[in-house]
Amino acid sequence: MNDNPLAFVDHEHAGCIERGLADAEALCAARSLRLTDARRRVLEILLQEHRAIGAYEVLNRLSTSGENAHPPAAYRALDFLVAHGLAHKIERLNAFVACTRPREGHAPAFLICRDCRGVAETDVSFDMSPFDSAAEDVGFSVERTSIEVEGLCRSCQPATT
Amino acid sequence: MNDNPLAFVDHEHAGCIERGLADAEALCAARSLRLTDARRRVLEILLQEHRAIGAYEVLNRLSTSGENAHPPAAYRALDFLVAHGLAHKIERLNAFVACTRPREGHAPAFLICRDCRGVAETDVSFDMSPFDSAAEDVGFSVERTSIEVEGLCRSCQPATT
DNA sequence: TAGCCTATTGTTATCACATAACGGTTTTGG
DNA sequence: CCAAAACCGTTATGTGATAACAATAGGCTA
Repeated sequence: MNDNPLAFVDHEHAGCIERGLADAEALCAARSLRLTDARRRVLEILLQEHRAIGAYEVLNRLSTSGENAHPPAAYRALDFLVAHGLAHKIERLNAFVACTRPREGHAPAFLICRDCRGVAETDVSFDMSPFDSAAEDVGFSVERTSIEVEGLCRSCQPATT
Repeated sequence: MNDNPLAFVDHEHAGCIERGLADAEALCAARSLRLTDARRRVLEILLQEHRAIGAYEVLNRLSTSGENAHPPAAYRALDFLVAHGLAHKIERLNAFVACTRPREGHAPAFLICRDCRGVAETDVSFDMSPFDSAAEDVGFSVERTSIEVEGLCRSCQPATT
């Protein structure tokens, strides 16, 4: 595993955290949702890294930063964040990642490094009509689609030299 | 949950089981793989239904059909089947389904009913080039892509009448 | 501002999914 | 036949997720 497990491209990461929290505040205000302490702290933990983090790792970080936490505390906060698009669950890893662009109804696709668990949310939204028609053919009503691409990020690839 | 949790289209299901087993035999013979009793029985269990089945449910069915089984027995067989394309793991459900068309290197996409856990493997393979280029841009090397579409199959949708 | 309803959190216990580790047995090929 | 490799049995444990119920906090209306 590489020493640089953060995002796949260099950037000033502090901005991501600030922006993520600000976006969350704004989104919750706009929708009359309550961004409680627990939820805010869990979001902050996820925002620390562009990496998938398991619920129990979240739990540990909650504990070290003060009170002793229990599984439902973490899961409830995570469920809230996922339900409102502030975070995503990476099914392949049974882990969670903060959303890099919280907005209404986007259907994200993820690049997932199998080594460092780094996760990049892609902009790409391609033509799903083949699916929709395949689904329609059998009377299947689509609700959610998840696209997860597993591989190795640049930092985790064996050196080419 | 509906009474008809099988595939999303009617068909003579016995053929699926026979064909699945025959395909597996052929594929293993061709690649000098050993389709042992355990593996064969697990595949047979998966083939019973076009539905995602958890490892422990597989385990139970193994047990009822004779000897008492333990987790590694099921997982080892499942790992083998998945590794060689005879079955797929549905990440969203942490469960497994027999492959309906075992052939080399197909990248399947699944329609998954969230009610009856029915799973249909789609033929559709659409243009992934936007992804590939997005991945290339950040030096990410793609290894596997999983596309899981969650929704309701016709039988599990609320009646329209 | 008291009272009520609802959303949220605390707490305990338990369920569900998955693998580590090690020893024994079968299969295969030389 | 023997050695190596693949496979399987067994025990224990690690990891992810939720059920159920009690306690509390926030927001609304009379």
